[in-house]
Amino acid sequence: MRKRSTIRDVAREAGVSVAVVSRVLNDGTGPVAPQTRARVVETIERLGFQPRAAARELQQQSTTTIGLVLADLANPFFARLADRVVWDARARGIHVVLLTNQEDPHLEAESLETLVGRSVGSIIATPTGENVDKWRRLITLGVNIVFVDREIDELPGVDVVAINNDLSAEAATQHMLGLGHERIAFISGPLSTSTGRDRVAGFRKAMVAAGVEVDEQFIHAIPFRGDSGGDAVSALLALPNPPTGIIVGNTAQVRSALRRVKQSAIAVPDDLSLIVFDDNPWTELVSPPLTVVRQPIDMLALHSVELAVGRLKGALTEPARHIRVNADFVQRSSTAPLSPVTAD
Amino acid sequence: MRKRSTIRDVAREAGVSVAVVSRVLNDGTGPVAPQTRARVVETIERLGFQPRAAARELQQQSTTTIGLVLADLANPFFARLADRVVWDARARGIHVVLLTNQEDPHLEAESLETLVGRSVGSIIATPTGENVDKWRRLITLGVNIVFVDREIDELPGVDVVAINNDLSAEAATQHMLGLGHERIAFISGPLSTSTGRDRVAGFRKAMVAAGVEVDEQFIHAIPFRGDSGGDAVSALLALPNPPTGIIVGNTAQVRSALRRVKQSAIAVPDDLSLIVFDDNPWTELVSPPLTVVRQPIDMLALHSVELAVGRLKGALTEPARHIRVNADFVQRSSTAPLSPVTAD
DNA sequence: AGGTGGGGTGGTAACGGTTACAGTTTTGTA
DNA sequence: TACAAAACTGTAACCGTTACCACCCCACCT
Repeated sequence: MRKRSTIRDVAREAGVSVAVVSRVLNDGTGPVAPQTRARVVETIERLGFQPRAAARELQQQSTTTIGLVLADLANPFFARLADRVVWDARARGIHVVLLTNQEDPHLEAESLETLVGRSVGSIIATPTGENVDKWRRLITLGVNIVFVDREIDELPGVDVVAINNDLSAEAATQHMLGLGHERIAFISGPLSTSTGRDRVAGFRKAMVAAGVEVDEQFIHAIPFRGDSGGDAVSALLALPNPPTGIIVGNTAQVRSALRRVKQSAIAVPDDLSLIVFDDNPWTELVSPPLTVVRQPIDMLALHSVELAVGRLKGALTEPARHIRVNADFVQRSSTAPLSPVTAD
Repeated sequence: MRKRSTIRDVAREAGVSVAVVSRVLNDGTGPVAPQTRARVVETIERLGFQPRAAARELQQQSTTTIGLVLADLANPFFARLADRVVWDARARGIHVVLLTNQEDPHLEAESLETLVGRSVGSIIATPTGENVDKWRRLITLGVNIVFVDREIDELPGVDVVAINNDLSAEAATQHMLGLGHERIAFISGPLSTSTGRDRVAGFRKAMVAAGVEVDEQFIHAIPFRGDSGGDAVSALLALPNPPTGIIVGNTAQVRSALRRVKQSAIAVPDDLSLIVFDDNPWTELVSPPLTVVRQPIDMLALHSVELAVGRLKGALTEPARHIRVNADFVQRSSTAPLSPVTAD
């Protein structure tokens, strides 16, 4: 509990000036005699001196911290994303302040306020879709924003890293169509999010291209939180002419939806084909193993950190970039050709 | 990209001194006339002024940041723990700097170094078990340490929040024994971690109490990373006289172990009963739904944050506390009475 | 009327590290 | 030996905020 030693303590102990210690600390900022350097290093070690980030930050206006604002770490997708972001950031000597918005715009706004106070140089976030003015204010303050997974269209000057949501949904739909399904349902996230909109658009596009009419009752845009996935499934299965295939494009609701399917008497894939976004540790462990759209989380994280840190360090000055990575379609056993019986 | 406004800008604009602005900012630190306060607040709003945490931190030696050093966010247990910690911390106005040690002592040491630099007031961590000297140094520096989930025995002065690992393992083993199993295998984490040691101890205790001999071949203490869970399962099943029940006490290896069981021809629970640590979103979705030891993650997070923040704010001065919470035993369908056939 | 107390406000020295600039020593060469 | 250049060191101001103390003014009391 003793007082922490400062750079001045080190200087005194080592019998040099603070300038020398500083130069030892920040290698390359000035000449230091090898012998002196050794003595200083030894003293630093002995005193357990550690420069205080706050003081450094205050002086040189820059920071080695980025903010990460994700929806919800209980969702494995975001958890793994966070894992990779923290990892990639560390490799670049950057710390990550983590905040979650729990899909709540109010909490999101609060998070942004606190991040301004922490004067982070960059923020990587999955925006709720609201708070456009708050984001805009951050931009004018010179904070670099990287949206990952989702985006906000009205916001220029923001880097975006995401998968091709429309193409992914289209591919999943085409796979269903290719198996002979025509009564296909799509469960997406809220249409206030870009992922929700884009995936539904991709779904429609594939259906139209195949000349299959879209039953509007088959499209459910539901919240990320709560048990809405299960409710959507129940609603779909209760229909007089229920779908023979369901695509769950709402990552957070996959579990809820799947649980409800299992509770029903419907057999997968015999009576119902299922495709879900996104690949989880457990999608191949359930019965049957799920056909999924797998997001390349490593790539999403890597690009996000590269943009965030690149702009932080001033290495990147070009206008905002939109990076699209392709998702993989992984076929397992939850999809099957339309059975003659169900095909009526 | 314009210059950020400082407290002096606000003071000048509002026609008051910086001291007054500071008092408005930190309510309760001194008298301010209502009218003046209103003018200052308005100016702050208009200028979009946000006090810089770095300057504040430098001045008052204290900080509103805690460090969270978890093993690995790809593990749902830690991910959900992080989610709750971030949530509970926010409710107390505290930010969380997240770092992962990936079960690597070297990375852990590095994390601790950087946290000293960020002068966090408290650290919540799942220690690898190494770096005892580093932890000790942090303690002498006055940093409050809270170990969650695991602990290090040699380290006094550290708060610990964990489940009763020995009792949990004992209960799980008793359940197996109660079903008639005697050839029970236990897969734990490394014995360098307290969780590994305690769970194995609980297992042994239950076995001894039941008068059943422990086959040392049936105990596998394996690393958290890699595919060692699967390998342990394979090794167990390849034994001339394989176990009829397996308890997986290594949270990180549950998936790997389960996948290997599914790949084999062994039927669960008919030919093999299975209990795993810990409850996941997916444990009830696999076939059969898994019997699990469920850790009360909310409680672990809440107590950890309470200790970390309490000591940070000086509200808590009593000696280090060891908080034990009880885990729930959740019986599902992966355990069954020993079948007469297998019982030989 | 002259104190007195306290609400309201202003000035300023820290906090700890960086850095420009000035100062000092060492080295090299004629 | 002298002198210049190179190599190194010391000092002090600065970053933005808060804590502390000094000050003013006015209401209230005696």
